Amino acid sequence: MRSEFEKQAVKVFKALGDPNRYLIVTTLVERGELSCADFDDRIDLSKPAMSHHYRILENAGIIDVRKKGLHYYMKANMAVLERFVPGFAHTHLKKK
Amino acid sequence: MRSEFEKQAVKVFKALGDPNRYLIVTTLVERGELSCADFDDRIDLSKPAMSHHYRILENAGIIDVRKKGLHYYMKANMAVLERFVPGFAHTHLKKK
DNA sequence: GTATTAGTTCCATAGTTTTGGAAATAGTTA
DNA sequence: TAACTATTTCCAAAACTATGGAACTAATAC
Repeated sequence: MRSEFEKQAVKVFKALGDPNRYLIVTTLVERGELSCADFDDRIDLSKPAMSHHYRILENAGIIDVRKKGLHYYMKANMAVLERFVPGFAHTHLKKK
Repeated sequence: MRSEFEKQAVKVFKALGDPNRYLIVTTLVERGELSCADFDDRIDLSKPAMSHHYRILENAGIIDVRKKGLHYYMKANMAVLERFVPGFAHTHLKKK
């Protein structure tokens, strides 16, 4: 009980269990790599709040963040996502 | 955005994103129908706390609760679980 | 170097979640 | 009916989470 797998599984579920984060992740899966600014017109939250959500997702291993110049680029980590929620992309994207 | 599917998906993820509830669900998937008392020696929480967690899981549609005599019996709702987390049983059970 | 831009960190606050004790409810048994 | 059992509901407290304003940091451009 309480293996590393289980601990991360709970983290992943908790990370996805917030409407804003769920939207961030599905958007990234759908559109590939995006910068913070790309979310400005998609999610109406302050920068600090967005930053907080990115960190939770990164911490759960669901997204990878890299900095290039002034921008931070986020992309979904499909390997992690699929390890804990197999078929995530197929199941949770708009196209249904 | 914010379809019924998405709303329930977030609810399901939130419900699974708590260590006690994750344990309740994996235990139910593994062992079938159980009563509250069957969790006494598996999860060290008060009855009110357990009751609260059952309700959240039931509310997310992940478990079904029925009363028979003095006991409440819980079982995992595999259809819902598999709809939002395909392969849950295969991915999240101890046998790995 | 100064200004600008993109995003973070720090801090405080409002809201939500988890939890247990006590009281209530409902079904069983005597 | 009274006593007993299993679990819930009610309530309050502690812990955690989400959020935004202000101040900060890093990269670029002039």
